Amino acid sequence: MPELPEVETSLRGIEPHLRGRWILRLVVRQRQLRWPIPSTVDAAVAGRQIIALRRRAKYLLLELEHGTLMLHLGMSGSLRVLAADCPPGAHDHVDLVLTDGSCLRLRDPRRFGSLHWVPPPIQAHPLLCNLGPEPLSDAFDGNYLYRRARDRRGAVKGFIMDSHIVVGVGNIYANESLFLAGIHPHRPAGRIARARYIRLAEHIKQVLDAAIRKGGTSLRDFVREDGNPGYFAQQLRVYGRGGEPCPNCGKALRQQRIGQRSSFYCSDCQR
DNA sequence: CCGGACGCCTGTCGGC
DNA sequence: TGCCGACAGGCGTCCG
Repeated sequence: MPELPEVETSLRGIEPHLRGRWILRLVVRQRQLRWPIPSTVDAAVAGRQIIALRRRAKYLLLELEHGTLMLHLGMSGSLRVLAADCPPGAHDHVDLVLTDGSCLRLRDPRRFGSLHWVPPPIQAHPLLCNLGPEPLSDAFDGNYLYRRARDRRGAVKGFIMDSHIVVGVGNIYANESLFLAGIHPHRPAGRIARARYIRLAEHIKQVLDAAIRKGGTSLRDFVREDGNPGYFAQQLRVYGRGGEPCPNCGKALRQQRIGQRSSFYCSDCQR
């Protein structure tokens, strides 16, 4: 599930419940996630205060005084803030129990999520140190994309989904932004004009921002910290709409796999 | 370095 | 109704 807007929604939802609070203990029911959770994490966080919460790419960062708890939601992860005595379900793998009687609970049916304890400096962590810019930052724009696309022959869709190029753009928002920019997802990244990349970068920013304002996209698993879904699914123009009419021209939308992922596009409006 | 394929894991859905 | 394969929002790793 979670692309940048869903992770950002989770961050904004949990932040008021966690910032400044003290951790009683970490309860891990399932250690086998994307990477096994080392048991050393439990002792590292117990009794510590949560100073601040941040997001980098699709990672949620809970900053303590002496290091960072780094959390990824994978494909099916979601976070809720609940009373610590609320009975856990089958896929509720981790509770971060606070001293006020509440807990942050990670649910992740597919177990592609992860939890790391990272001593400072956080940016030196191997999973973070080679990432591209944040799409909503000033460091990301059409000129940057154009420059990075030189000599790249792979499809533009894979290019904008590559976290070394830009972070946070997953399959849903890649499809949506390419449609909005009128670019065919299969076009080689190196064969797109600068002006079209400027348009694409603007649409990536706009669609991510719009999705954040709607609380993200809920297709299956994703819920916000209070258990409610996000409402951006209703605004999706092409994702999941193979065979339906193009919102621009009415021609049936195509569905095709590009790089192992389903792609949706209009073969007339996207070139 | 680049690009494509694979695998991690569970749940759901469509077809037979 | 049951079984089986395909597919699902991510991403590190391996291989050519």
